[in-house]
Amino acid sequence: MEYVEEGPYRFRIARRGTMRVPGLVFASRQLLRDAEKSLRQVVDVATLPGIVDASYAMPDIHWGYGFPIGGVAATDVDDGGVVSPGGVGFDISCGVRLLAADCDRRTLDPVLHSLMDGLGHVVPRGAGPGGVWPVTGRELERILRGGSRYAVEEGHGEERDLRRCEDGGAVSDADAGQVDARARERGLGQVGSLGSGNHFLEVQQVTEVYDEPVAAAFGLAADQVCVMIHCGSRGLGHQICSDHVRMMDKAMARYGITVPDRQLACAPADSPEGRAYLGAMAAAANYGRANRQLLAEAARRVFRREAGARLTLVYDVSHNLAKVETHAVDGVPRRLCVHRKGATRAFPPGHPELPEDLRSVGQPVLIPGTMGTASYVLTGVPGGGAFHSTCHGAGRVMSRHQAARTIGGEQLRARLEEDGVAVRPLSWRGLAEETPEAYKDVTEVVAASEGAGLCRKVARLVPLGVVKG
DNA sequence: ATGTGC
Repeated sequence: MEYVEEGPYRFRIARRGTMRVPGLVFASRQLLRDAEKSLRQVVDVATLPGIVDASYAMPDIHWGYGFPIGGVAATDVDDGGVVSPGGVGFDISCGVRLLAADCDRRTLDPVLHSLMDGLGHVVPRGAGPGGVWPVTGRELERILRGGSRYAVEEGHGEERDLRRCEDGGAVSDADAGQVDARARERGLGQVGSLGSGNHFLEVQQVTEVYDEPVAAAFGLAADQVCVMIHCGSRGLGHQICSDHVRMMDKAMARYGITVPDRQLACAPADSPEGRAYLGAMAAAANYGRANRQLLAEAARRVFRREAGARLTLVYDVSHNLAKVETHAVDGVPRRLCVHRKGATRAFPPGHPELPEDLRSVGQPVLIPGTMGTASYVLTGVPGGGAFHSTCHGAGRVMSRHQAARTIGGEQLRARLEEDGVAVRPLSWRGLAEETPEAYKDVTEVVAASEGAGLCRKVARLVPLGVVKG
């Protein structure tokens, strides 16, 4: 793929052929090694009807279903712009929640192992069914509409939690009626579960603070213990994505839309198919949020019991979502359907949607790294490109199969324990697939994101204990 | 990511 370096950490793929906009990739040359397949996807996305500005990619770009993971694309809703399930991904509303404990690492040390045992015991995880508790159809309905708000209303959390959640914990335009029987069936038995793959619950320690005042506003300080939860909407979101890809694949011809890859199946955002997907997607987003709220409550109970510590929510933000947002295009405000797939919203200071206590510092951006390295907390910056978006994680470089061939799960656990990371895996195979070597260097990804002017570093966290599917 | 692969 041909591209030109037009600024620091900024590469442009010129518009040509059926591309409606150029490609704009924020990365370093090093991060773009072996990115040929995903850059092809950046070009494919640039052909979508109604796309504005550019087909963007974040520094953690890698190959995904149709759209690259690490891709951001916005379409003009009032000018035939499309919505595409592939632009969100199978794990709708996959995201991260960070909680800060009122203790530091030294206080936790003597109880770390019993704490990890406790967390390992209460966190449902792995493929297939299994949640914190089974819910009825009526409760599921409320989860799909209410997200984290439902959980808090039921006593699983505090009102303050909702102020520290993207959208106050619930996407308002959820249409539970668009979530069909099969998706509901899968969702019923997985409420409050972690899942598998790269999802995790980690106990972490803040090792570095890059910006004291912002960290303080977020509730973070050096040496502080934190809990990071990374999970999504499980089988429910997966079912919704599959169903709507199929429906849009059939509907495209009727709208006269052709795409270079069937996996880019889409429909006008303002069409029956587009609205149906957006409504179902928002319901799945609420499911993912309720999921993280319930897991946070489980962690709170264990922390209280084992360490006498309290967990305060720093923030909860998704990195797989499409949202209708208003942004200026060529100086004119437009309603855009912003697809972020493996990309995190990063509102700058002063943004009206931020809660009052974060208004002056910007939105916390939560970047999960790998079990053996680090995770980061960033913040949005003024003038951040790509519709206020930044990276979402380290980004895979090895396939799951390849990763599992380089190391055994038991061997990896021994290595991590030696490095002071307590591990509570469900399966050895699952653990091996997530070996840190399978990922890009998250520090490099974060440096590129900051260097490209998408965000600013606030704190670095390292794992003390990992609960995995 | 996923009751993991048409």
